[in-house]
Amino acid sequence: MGNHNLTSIEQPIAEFKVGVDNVIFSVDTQQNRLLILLVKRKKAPFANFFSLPGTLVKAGESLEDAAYRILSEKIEVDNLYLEQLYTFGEPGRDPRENQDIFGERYLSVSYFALVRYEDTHLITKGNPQAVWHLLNDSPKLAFDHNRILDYGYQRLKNKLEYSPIAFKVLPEVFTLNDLYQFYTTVLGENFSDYSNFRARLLKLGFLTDTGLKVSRGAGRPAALYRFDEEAFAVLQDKPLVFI
Amino acid sequence: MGNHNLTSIEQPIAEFKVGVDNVIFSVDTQQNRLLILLVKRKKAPFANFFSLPGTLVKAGESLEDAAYRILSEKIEVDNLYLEQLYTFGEPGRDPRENQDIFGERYLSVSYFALVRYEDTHLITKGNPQAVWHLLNDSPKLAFDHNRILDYGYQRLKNKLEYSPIAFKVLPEVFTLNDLYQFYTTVLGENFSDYSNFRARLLKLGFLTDTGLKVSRGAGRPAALYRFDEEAFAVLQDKPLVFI
DNA sequence: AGGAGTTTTGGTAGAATTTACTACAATGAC
DNA sequence: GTCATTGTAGTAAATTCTACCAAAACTCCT
Repeated sequence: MGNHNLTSIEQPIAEFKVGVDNVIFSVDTQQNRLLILLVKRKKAPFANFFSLPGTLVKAGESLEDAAYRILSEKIEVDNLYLEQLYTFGEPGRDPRENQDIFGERYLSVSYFALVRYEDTHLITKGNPQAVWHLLNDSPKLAFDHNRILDYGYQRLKNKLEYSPIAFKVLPEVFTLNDLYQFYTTVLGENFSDYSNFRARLLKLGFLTDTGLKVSRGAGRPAALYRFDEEAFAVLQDKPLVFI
Repeated sequence: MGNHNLTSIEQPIAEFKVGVDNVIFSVDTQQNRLLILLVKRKKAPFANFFSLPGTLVKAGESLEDAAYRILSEKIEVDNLYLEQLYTFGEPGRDPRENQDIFGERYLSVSYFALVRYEDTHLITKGNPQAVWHLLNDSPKLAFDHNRILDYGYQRLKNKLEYSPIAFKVLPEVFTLNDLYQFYTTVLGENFSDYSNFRARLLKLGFLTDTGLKVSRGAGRPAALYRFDEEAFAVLQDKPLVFI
C-alpha cells in the first residue's frame, strides 16, 4: 500500500483554491509539427518560466467553463476537442501555499485539448501571451507542469488510437494522406505503413468518399473524404490504429 | 463547443472544500458476485440515502492520502489497487453550497479501488458503517454518486482489459479457472470462452506454473499459477483479453 | 473396484486479420 | 512522350481469433 500519511486525525478541513491548467495540443499539418501552447509567467512564483495556460476557478463557474475560458483568452478557435485529464493536489505542489498564513491549498484540475492549427489565431494582446512550442523541444516549466504535460501527451496518443478526435480538428474534407500525416506526427512513424493504414481505415467504413479530388503538386490527385459520425457510432472503443 | 458560461468576468475567485469519494469494488470469487462498498448517510443532505464512502480533505493531506484514509476507516484490507477517477465540480452539485452564505463550493475528486474480498473485514464500529452491495442491485445514491459509480464501473472494465489489476487482489497462487471466473463476474460471459482465454493468457507468458496442483471436488486437479511481474513488464498496454 | 460424471488441459480446422510487399494509375515537370 | 511523384488496389504469407473437440486426471457413486 505504500507509505501514506494516516496520522492527521486532528487536522482541520482544508480550504482550497482550485486552478485549471490546460494541456493544449495542435498539429501543424503543413510542417508535420506537434505543438503545445505555453505562456511565459510575469509574476512570482516561477517568474519568466513557461507554464501551461491556467486560471483560478471563479464563483459560479464550472471546471469545464474555466477550461474554455482560458482557451478563449489565449486563442481564437472554433474546432477543438477538450476533456478532463487529472487532478493534482499534494500539499506543497504550489509554492504559494507556504506563503499563505492561513494554510490554504492549491489544487490543479488539468484539462487536455486538441485544437485545429490552421485557422486558429493566437491572441496577442493581454498579459501573459501564449505561444506555440514544439513538444519535442519544450522547456522546463513552472510548478509541476512538466508532469502534467507528460500525462497529457500520453492521453493524446491514447485518444488518437481509440477515438476519432482527429476529425474534430482536421478540415471538413481531407485526403487519406492528410490523415496519415496527422497520425504520424503525433504517434511517430512506427505504427503502420501508409498502404495498410489506408486499407484499415477504409475497411472500418466511417470515411465516405466525397467524389472530389485534389492535386497538390506532382502526382496523382487524391480523393477527398469526409468523416461520417453516424457510421462511426457502431464501433465505439474499437482501436482505429495499432501503435 | 457547446454553451459555456463565458460571462463571469467580474466574479471573485471561489473558495472550495474538496471531498474525496471512493468507488470501491470487490469480487466475491466464491459466489461470483461483483460488489460495491456503500455507506448509509445519517445526516442531511440525503439522510438515509446510501452514498459512496467519502471524506473532506484535511490540511496537510494529499488527495490520495484522503482516499486511503476513507478505505482504512471502513475496511481492513491489505491487497488492493487504487487510482484517481475523475473530478466533479459543477456549481450546485452539492446542496450544501446553497445553504452556505459565503458561497463556498464543494469539489469531489473520485478514486477507484479494487480490493481483495476474501480476507477483507468491514469495520463495524463507527458511524456510518459500510456494507457491500451487489453492483447489479445498487440503490439510488446521494448527491451525483450514481454517475460516479457508473464512471467507476467503466474504468474497472477497461482496467481489467488492459492492466493486470486482477493479480493485485487474487491470491498469490491461483488456477486459470479462478482467473476466468474473476473476469466473467466483472465483464459478463461474452468476451471469450474458457479454452481460448486459457490459451491467450498462457501465450502472453506472464503466468508461471508453480508445479503445485489443487483439487476442489470432482474433476482433474488444476495447476496453480503465479503472476510474474517482470515478465509482464514488456507488454505494457497490450490488451489481455477482448471484450 | 469400476464406471459415470466432472473439470482441466491441449489441441485443431477454418475464418479473419495483420504485415510486408508489389503492381498499377494518374498526374506534373521537362 | 518520358520520367519522377503521388495515389490506389491488391496479394501472399504469417499470425491471430473463434468455435469446437478429445484426451487426461481426478472424485463420486454403487
